[in-house]
Amino acid sequence: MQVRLPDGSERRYPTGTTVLEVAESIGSRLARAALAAKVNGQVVDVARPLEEDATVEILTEKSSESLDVLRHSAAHVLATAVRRIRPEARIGFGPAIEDGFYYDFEVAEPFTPEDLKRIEEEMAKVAEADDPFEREVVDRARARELFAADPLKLERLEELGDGEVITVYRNGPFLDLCRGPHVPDTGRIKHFKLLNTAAAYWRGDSNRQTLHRIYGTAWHSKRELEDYLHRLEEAKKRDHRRLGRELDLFFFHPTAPGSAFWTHRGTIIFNALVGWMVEVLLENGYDIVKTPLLFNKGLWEVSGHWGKYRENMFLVLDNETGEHDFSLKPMNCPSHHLMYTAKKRSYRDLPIRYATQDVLHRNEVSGALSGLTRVRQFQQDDAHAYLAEEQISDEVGRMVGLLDYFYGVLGLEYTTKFATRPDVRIGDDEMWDRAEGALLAALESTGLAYELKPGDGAFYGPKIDFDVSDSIGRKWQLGTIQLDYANPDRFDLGFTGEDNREHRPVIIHRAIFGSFERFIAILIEHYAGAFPVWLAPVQVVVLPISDEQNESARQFAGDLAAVGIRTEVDDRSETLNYKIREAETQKVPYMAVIGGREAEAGTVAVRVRGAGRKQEIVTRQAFAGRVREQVDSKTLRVGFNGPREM
RNA sequence: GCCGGAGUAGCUCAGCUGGCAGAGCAGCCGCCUUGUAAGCGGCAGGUCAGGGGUUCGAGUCCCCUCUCCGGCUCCA
Repeated sequence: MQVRLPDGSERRYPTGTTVLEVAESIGSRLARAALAAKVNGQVVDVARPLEEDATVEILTEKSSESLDVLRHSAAHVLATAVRRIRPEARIGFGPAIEDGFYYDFEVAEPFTPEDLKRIEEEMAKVAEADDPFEREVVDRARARELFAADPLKLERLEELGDGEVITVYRNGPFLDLCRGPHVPDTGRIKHFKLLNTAAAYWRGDSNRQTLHRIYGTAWHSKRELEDYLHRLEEAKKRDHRRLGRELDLFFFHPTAPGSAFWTHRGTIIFNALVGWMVEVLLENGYDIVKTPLLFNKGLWEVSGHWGKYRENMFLVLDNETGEHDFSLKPMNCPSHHLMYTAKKRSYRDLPIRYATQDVLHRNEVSGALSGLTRVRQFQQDDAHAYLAEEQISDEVGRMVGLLDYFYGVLGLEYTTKFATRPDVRIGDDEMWDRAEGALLAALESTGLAYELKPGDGAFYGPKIDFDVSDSIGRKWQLGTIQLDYANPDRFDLGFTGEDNREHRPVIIHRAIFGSFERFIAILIEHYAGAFPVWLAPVQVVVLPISDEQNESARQFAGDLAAVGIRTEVDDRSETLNYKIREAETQKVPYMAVIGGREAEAGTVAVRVRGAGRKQEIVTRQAFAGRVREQVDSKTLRVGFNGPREM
């Protein structure tokens, strides 16, 4: 049989030659490094015999696919170790996931941190044993026998269709119903760590039994493992909940679960973002509007929320009727639609664009709440454009430009996804053809690369989603542009066309930040609390070296405040070192030091956040001018001369 | 909502098998007058999340509630 290799060369082997033997024939080093292989595009074990002509790629540490294989094998090693310590544990699923793996166990007693340590030690022994992972094809009857004591595996087994090949994998004492593939032997699992335990429902179904999940991570090298653990540490340090407290930006109180208290400093950031957005939207033809927070059920009946979404709404008692007929709004769309219908609209008015930062409430289940990223009260940067169908492409192009501008100023990179018609949907195919065509044309005209997500659109129309990456590589879905053909009907929206006839507009829902709360959480973590000057709650702290300079310092601070620079004076009777340490930990962009010499000369010694001992003596006026300029231009970098670390 | 873990001073955390509630930092008061990441000394600060129970005695053991954390589910 013929084997084609990635370099294009072809070799002949007898039928039944294994991938490993192919690797050996190329080089012993390759054979030793082989973790898995890709045969005709499918990832398989290296021990797999080749039955016919094939394209073969040997997967070593260098390929990303081999990492998934390694991690899945690590999950088996984990299960092997758990079985040694808790022989009665029944096994669920144990897949590779992003950055690691997990395995679910049905056990009477949950795992403790001490258990985790022991299990980890046991895993090292399993790895040391260097048992091969052996694949075996079995028939259903044999599989039932093998897993007679593992009801979860039996359940999975019964789901496999008759045509499917049933495989089991064995490593030493451990046997698992598993499709594979695996690395050649347990000895390949060298660099791993168990991270935490958590409960999980069997099959993700809250009506089924609770399993206990162990999460771990595994890598090809010690270096990669350490880097990953370091990244976790870094993420912890950047955690917005921690920085929110340390930088005094916001807090939560048990009396208002899921709703943040914004302190003065946090509110400055919040308002700066809102103000910036309003300013830019006004320049871009949006109407900035406010609508009521509380509505009676009439609105929700029209919008359809009363039927499907009521559980998630905060209902309010009407004293006159004694009924909970009112609700805090969970979204802005319906009230914007009402605003649209409040007047007769002409084609000349379109597009009409409403933007709102109103407060919304959603009654999230208590277990879902988490810091600022999952809250019950929040403000979306919500906008709806009402337009004629032929305007879609142009309008979407503008919106994409707007998103690009906002993310760009903040230094956020993003990728886009184009989601098309789902199986369950409204409207006929012709409508979807037009909608998807217009949206795609707009997206393509921007020149952005995008990922196609067939079937991922909303039931009422296709959409474009924006995933933003933060400075430590995590992705967040933020922006969205969604076409909506359902609500114009529901709310009976119309406009008079050039032909003097009534037409239906199309709605585009659009958000850039998502919610301000969640977005600020992302920004805090992205900047690690070190905000660009224009967003920093305190932009300059003036530090007199001794009490002698307090007067001079206060005067300077007053001058800065007069040109709109947020300034504080630290005139406590402390050493300069003390004051600098505090300003650095508070991430204040500029420290303006005033000692005897500066007071005398009317200058200031500027220390830049994070730049260490370097200082620059400048005139006070020049300093004010430069800071002002950085605020106005929303400069990301702090410091004045040349490239310098933030 | 469900499963598991946690809640001790403003913050970070000690407090063993039940026996008088502690430290560092922050705060306040004093001294020091300070030149680029913590000067020195003192003082004050607690319904041990809340409620109930067991016990001669509960921060510690049991039950209920609240909140937070990690997941599941859901989602902006």
